[in-house]
This record gives sequence, C-alpha cells and structure tokens, in this order.
Amino acid sequence: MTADTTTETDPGPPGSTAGLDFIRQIVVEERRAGKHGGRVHTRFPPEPNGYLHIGHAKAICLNFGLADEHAGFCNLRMDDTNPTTESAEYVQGIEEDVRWLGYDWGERFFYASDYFDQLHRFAVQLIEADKAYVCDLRGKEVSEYRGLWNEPGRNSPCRDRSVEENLDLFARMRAGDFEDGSRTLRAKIDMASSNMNMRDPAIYRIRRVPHYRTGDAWCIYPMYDFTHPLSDALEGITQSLCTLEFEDHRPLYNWFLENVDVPARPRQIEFARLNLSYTVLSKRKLLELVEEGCVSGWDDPRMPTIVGFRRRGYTAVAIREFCGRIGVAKANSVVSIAQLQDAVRQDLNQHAPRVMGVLRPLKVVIENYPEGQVEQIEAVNNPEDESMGSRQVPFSRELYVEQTDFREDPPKKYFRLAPGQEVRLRYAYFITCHDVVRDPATDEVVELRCTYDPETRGGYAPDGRKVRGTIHWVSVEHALEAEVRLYDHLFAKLNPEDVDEGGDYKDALNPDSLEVVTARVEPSLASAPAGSRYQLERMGYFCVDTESTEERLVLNRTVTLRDTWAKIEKMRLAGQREK
RNA sequence: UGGGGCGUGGCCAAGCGGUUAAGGCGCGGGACUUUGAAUCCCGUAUUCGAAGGUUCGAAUCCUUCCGCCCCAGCCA
Repeated sequence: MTADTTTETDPGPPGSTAGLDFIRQIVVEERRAGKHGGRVHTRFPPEPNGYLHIGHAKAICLNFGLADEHAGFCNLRMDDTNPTTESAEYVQGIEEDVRWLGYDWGERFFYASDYFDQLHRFAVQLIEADKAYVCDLRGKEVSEYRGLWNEPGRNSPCRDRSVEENLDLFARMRAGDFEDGSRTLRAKIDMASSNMNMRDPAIYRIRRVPHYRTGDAWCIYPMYDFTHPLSDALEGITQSLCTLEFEDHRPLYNWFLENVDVPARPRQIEFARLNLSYTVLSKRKLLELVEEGCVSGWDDPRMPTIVGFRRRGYTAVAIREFCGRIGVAKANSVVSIAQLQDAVRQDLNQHAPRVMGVLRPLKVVIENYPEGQVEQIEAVNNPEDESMGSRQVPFSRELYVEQTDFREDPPKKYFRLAPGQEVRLRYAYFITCHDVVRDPATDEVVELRCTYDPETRGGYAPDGRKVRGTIHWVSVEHALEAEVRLYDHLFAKLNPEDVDEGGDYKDALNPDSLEVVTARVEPSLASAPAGSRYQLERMGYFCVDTESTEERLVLNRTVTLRDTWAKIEKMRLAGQREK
C-alpha cells in the first residue's frame, strides 16, 4: 500500500520482537496471541484545524508503516468534531501531505463527522442505560463541581434526572431549543475518581455554528473522548496509537467501549510526541506564527510543517528515513535537527544533480585568456551516479567565484585563492591570483586579476603538479541571475518553548533565519522547474521555489553541505576569543 | 497536593537476570579526494537517575529516595 518503504507482506505467523519499538512488539505479541483475528488495522486521525508538521509525520509513518509491515490497513480519518476551528482547506492540505509522504489509504478516507448519526445513537444508548445525563451547569460551575486533584468533585444537581427527562432534554438540545453553553450531555461515571477525566466528562456540547461538512444539520457536537474510541470501534481499528498526554484518557476510552454496544475493541497505546531542536511543534504556535506574520505562511520553508519542508526541498524519502531513525518510545525527548538534515543530505547526495552557482560573486579576470573566447567544459552531473551523465558549462575570460574562496591574507591551511596561490577551477583550469582590484571608496576587493595555465584544461596538470584547492565558478557572460534564499533555524534557541518568566517563545525567533542573496548560476539551470533539486557544488542542496518564474529564478537552500573548513574556522575564532 | 507516565553517552535509542552495554546522529582523529562534500577506517558510557537489597551473577527483580513530563476545556 506504500511506495518504496520496507514492506513485509507475509501475513503469516509473526516473528521475533527483537529490536522492535515497544508498539511494534505489542502488535507482534497480540497477533501471536490471536487477538483481533491476527488483523492489524491502524488509523491516522488528524483534526483539520491546521497543517501537518513533522511530528505528525512521525505518527503517519508509525501508523501506516505498522499496517504495511503486517499486511494490514491504515485509515485516514478527519477528527472533525469541533466546527469552530476546522475547515475544508485543512482537510485538503492534510490529504496532500499524507499522499506526498508516500502513503495510500485506498478507499479508507473517513470523517468523524460521518459518524454523527451513529454517535448520536450511542449517546441515546448511554442515556437509556442511565449512564449519561443532561447537565444544566454552566462552564464555570462545572469546573467548580469537578473539584481538585486532591479533593473529590461533587455530583451535579442534574445527575439523578430520570431517563425519560434526559431523553427529552437531549432531544431538545439536538433540536436547538437551548443556547450555546447552557447544557451538556455528560457521562455518569464517578465524581470522586482520582482521574479527572472520569469525573462525569461532557460528551456532547451545544454549538450553534455550521460545520464545514454537515452544515446546519447539527447544533450539538460530540467531544473527542466520546468520538474517538467509538470511531475507532466503528472502523474496526485494532491498535489506536496516540501521544502521551492521552494516557490519562485511556480509562475513559475503555469506558465508552465497554458501555456502548460497539462492533470492535481497539486498544489505545500511547507514545511520546516528537520534539525537534530549534523549532516548535504545536499547531497552536504554528498557527500563531502564520497569523502574526512571523513567517510567510504554513508553507514558509522555515516552518516545520510538511508543506514547509516540501517547499524547502526536503524529500519524502528523507522524512520517512528520519522517522524510522528516531524510533518510538515513551520518554519525552528532543531530537536534534541534525538528524533530519543528515537524512536529506543522504538522499540528495544520491539523487541531486550537481551544478555550479556562486552565492556571493567576486569577479575574476584571467588576463592571459583570449578575449572573446568561450570553451565548453564538461562537468559530471553526479559523481555518485554515473548514469546521470555530464553536461557542458561555458568558460570564458571573466568569471565569478565565491567571495569566501578568496583571502588576501590567508590563514594556515587555507587552500583557496590568495595572492600567488594556485587553485583549480572545478573541471576547468588552474589559476593563480596576481593582483587585487579594490573599490577606491570602500577599499573592498571587487576584482581579482589572475592567470591560467592552458596546459591544465580539465583540471589536471600534465607535470603532475598538485593543488589542494578546487573552487567553483561561473562565466560572467553566461551566468544566470538567481534569487537565492538562505534559510537557517527559525528559532535561535534549542528549545524555544523553554522561556523565562514573562517571556514568550517568539522572543527566540532567529532574526537571521532568512538571508536573500543574488547569486549567479550556470546556464543549465535556465528552465529548471519548480520543485527540482540540485546540489550547488560546495554550497549545499537547493530547490527551485514555487515562486520561481521564467524571468526570475528563485532557489531555496534546503541544507548546507557538511563543512569541515567552516568548523575549523569557527573553532579558531572561538579560540581567539578565549585569548 | 491526588492521579498517570518517564529517567541508558552531547542528542535519539536497543537492551526484557549471564552481551566486551546494539545502532543512528553528533563529536574527535586518520585514509582517500578535481565538491575542505561523498566514501572508508578508528575512537567516543568500567556503567545504565541515586542509595540500599535479592542473586553465584542486576541496566534488567524488590524497596526507598531524587528529578522531569502530563492532567482541574462545553479543545483535540
């Protein structure tokens, strides 16, 4: 059911649990014990009130992956019981993202709102069994009656209403006789329970607002705790996976399954949600960043959303690989963003074509190269994959090289351009810098005067002479201008949620998370379609942005290359500061 | 304060009474190199939150303690 993930299609007797995460172990054990007739049927149940983020990807990979591994099924279900925050736009976004990740739910796309009739019948069933009642307490009163952690709650004055009265009241709630917030249907469980969730939780509330799918058909809507187990049961879910904060809800989840006549008995299992360094992963906060304009939208390439990562140039393979690597457990943790970056680099290194582009151009004139001459230089498209072939790159007398590839006063072990120092222009010639031209006003280096060795075409010296440095370049005359967006962490703090008294996670927003430069890239990029990915040699992986046009090429930096030299320089700087 | 969870290297994470305590990321070193990339080696926890106990033997079992997370929405 899934594109190129590890798939174990053998539905036969489950094997060993060695090395499996605790959920997969449970599933193997349950199958071995013959539970659920050996079936595995999971579901991914997002609420359509925002776009999916990388934390959801973890859940998606878990649920769909688990189903795949056991030749089972995984449903996609919109948990849409709160009409005030949900919308069709989000449904569409979610659908796209899950599909983009490479998963397929077949015919099993469901909505909790499709079960409203059924759910309503279940509620009536509870009332008839005297296990639910209509309560007239208002919000604030309910919380007063609920009590505290260390002190039991008090029964609602409405708790002992007759079944007939409850039935009548509930029918009138449904008919729209009462205003919002004036009444709720509550499960009759135990106001003295040490588990707050069991102190007569609300199962229906009045909300006279249209639902994006059911319109005005309902003015009462079921609560999550009621809806979720019953939806799972209706769909024949075997393992219902959710995050740790629902651990306390499990007794309630089971209570509904036990007190309503349901066709199946799913088991809820909780795992730790994902936290990623240098970002936030909560829909509420992500929404806020969007609404307050801290980012350009849900698909801003700095956002940890699936759309954001997609636009940034991440691949679905990389995200799935990442989710596989981080594992599934119950300990709260913060996964390093380096883990994700490594996963994309690994994928892109294998598949992204190489191309040359100069982010911060510095002009080079090769004085002994004939004016007007242009040569086509052959360049390999991907050294990791010979089948990707090669291309021609134009070379001429005037070039651009990277500003950071020249140092007038080079530190030790600096292998790039410096006065008198020979370097290789990738695939082209050896050049040596002889003069530096400065802007008289700013004293800034604006041009390098160099000479080349005509014998070194292709980048090899016939005399066997070695150069340590190889730098990338583009021909001034032939290069294309490109707007390149250099992205960095959205937040400057490892854990932005960890705020000081009176502070806010947005205080940690990284002011340098986006830097835009005008780069020059080789002409082969001329008609690169949006979404295509490249490695700009020595600079990183980039992808053509959705805003890119024929007239203006726009590239997003997905991730830099690993850069040992930068690391050395950083160490050196740090060392100097200490002295 | 009552309840529910969780503590294994810098970060994830295996481990389920007998292993030299997997693996990945990161980090350090080296080889190679026409990407300071990739690749390839090598190193990186005498110890599992702490203290006691059981056992021939404990990260794994028991006790106590410590720390962290979640719960008092008519959100999910």
